[in-house]
Amino acid sequence: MLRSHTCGELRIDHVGKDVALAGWVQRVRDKGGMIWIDIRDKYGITQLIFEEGKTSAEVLDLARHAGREFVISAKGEVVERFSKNKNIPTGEVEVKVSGMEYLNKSKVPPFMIEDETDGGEELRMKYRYLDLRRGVVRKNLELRHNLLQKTRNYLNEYLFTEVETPVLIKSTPEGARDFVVPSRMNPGQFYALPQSPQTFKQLLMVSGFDRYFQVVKCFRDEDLRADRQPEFTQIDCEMSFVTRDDILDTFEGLIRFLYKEVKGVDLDKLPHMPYSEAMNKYGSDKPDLRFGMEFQELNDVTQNNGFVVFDSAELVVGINAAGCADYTRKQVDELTNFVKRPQIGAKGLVYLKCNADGTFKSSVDKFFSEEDLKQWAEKFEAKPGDLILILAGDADATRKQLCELRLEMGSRLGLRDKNKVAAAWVVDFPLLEWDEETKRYHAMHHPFTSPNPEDMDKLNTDPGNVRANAYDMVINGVEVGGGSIRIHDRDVQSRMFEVLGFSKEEAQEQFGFLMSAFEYGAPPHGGIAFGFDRLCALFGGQDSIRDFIAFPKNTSGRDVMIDSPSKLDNAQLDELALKLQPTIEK
RNA sequence: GGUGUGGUAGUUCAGCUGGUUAGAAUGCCUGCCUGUCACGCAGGAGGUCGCGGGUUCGAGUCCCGUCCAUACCGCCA
Repeated sequence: MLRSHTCGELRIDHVGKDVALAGWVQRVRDKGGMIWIDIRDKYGITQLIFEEGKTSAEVLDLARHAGREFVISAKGEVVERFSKNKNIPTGEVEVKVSGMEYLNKSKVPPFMIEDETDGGEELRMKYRYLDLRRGVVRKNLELRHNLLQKTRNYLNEYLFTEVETPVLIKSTPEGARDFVVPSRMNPGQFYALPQSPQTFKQLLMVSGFDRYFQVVKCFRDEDLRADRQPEFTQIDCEMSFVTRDDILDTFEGLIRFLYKEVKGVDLDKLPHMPYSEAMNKYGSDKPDLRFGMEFQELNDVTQNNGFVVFDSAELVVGINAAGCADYTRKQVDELTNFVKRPQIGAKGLVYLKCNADGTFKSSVDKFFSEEDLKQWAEKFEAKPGDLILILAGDADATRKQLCELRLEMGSRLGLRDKNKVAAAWVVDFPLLEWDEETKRYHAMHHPFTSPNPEDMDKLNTDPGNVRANAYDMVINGVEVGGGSIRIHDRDVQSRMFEVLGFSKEEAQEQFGFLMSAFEYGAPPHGGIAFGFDRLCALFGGQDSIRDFIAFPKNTSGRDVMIDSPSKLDNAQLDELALKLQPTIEK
């Protein structure tokens, strides 16, 4: 028997028992006549004791030379400790070892296997199997497991059927770049890995499955971020015979269930915020609603005063950073530099300090009277002590810039508390987005999203102003899921492809199967997909999804542990009928 | 594709306006130590300062290029 107990379970009432433990050597403390070894497994740490004169010389020698991360098994009697350690659950006892063996030796690990490791990101990823021995990382994956089980329970309860859809599918030009897989049996032809199982789940609705879900890997060949991996997991769902609100209720229920079960938090009813409101008040379609600091538009009180920056601007808009009027010149300069960074791209920042004595001080005093400034402050209902920050310029760009500034101020003021939850539905997205580069409309969500029925007639006359029957769930400024009511009518779908600039032939070639299916009694349907990695990171209170994925890729899309992607040899290339460009080294 | 930050001992980092033999902590090795628990004490080993070029009497330090990592922008229906 290698072990009778885990390294986390021995307590004072085990005293006197003969036990066998197995695990990894966390630390050896060799005090000469006495040696302690902390033995670790996923359940905890237990102290082993070896004593000169009482332990055999052979076992003492093994103990003395055990290195970090050696795998050992030890047997002996559980004894009450002479000096106890209140900091660990097993701290009242130790095992007086009578026999021990190395099950496996270990090289000296390149970093400390502890919660607060000294290992840098790159090293941790190269030795991810060691990194995963650390409790903090393992707990993230256990949280993921827990969320997944609860999600399955909920959806199963609501009669969703889990169906697997193919991974080798067909490349389409819409949306993200596809990862492609060459077909040996069909030389010169390629599969694509799915960006999402979108069309398949719609076909399942046509097939009458009524409610479908899948925990599914999706693939997008785009640049990575802390919250974006080339392969990621979605909770993909679809329902038949539902309205938008049926879907919102069902999945608001799921999220509420998860928060209750996993975090013990009761979520408030999620507000429904129109896209236009989100953009106007927060400059973002995924606003962080843990704090207010809403935008106020100031065109009417700032323009036609001879200040050319405001007069020439399409939009003058600001936020009120409550209680920040005492910001120093240096702090305001920092904010100015923040918005002028190329990533944000504002030309400058105008401030208005509402002084404690009721006077005002702004960076544009020479253009505006005290009375003018007072009007601005009234717009924000600002109190003495508040600091108003104003940006001006092209409307869309300025909102985006102010959004960044708002988030920065939120962070500086500690308003983005990890323990707070502010969730909302953002609804009524535009159906289409004009793309200057290609001079055509793109689907903002995807081409299968149904227009808002009220706007259906505008699809021909004013496509840019058609609202979509689409929705995103936003929690703490993170887009955790999104979906839509789909088009289920062949003619509407066909019209949609036209608006998107597809020829009849292209639409037929790429999505003929879907439109054909719509001719055989497609029910009204809609659905949603949650970004499961992001949801896990959100529950775990972290911004990066990487530590919620067992084996993630770095920002260049590489797995540095297995060293992929990698080259193919010529025989393999030949078999796939592939030839590399001459500039690429073999 | 772009912008910023970083790359120095096994690891995490310091190293100023260029100047003798590149440091600290930790880890590792050796010795001592019978109640430690981040044990302690003494000693020791350990460096292509990412790579290439340039400026200079002299470069870890300045300049150019390049590679890698990372955050963000573009991109991500």
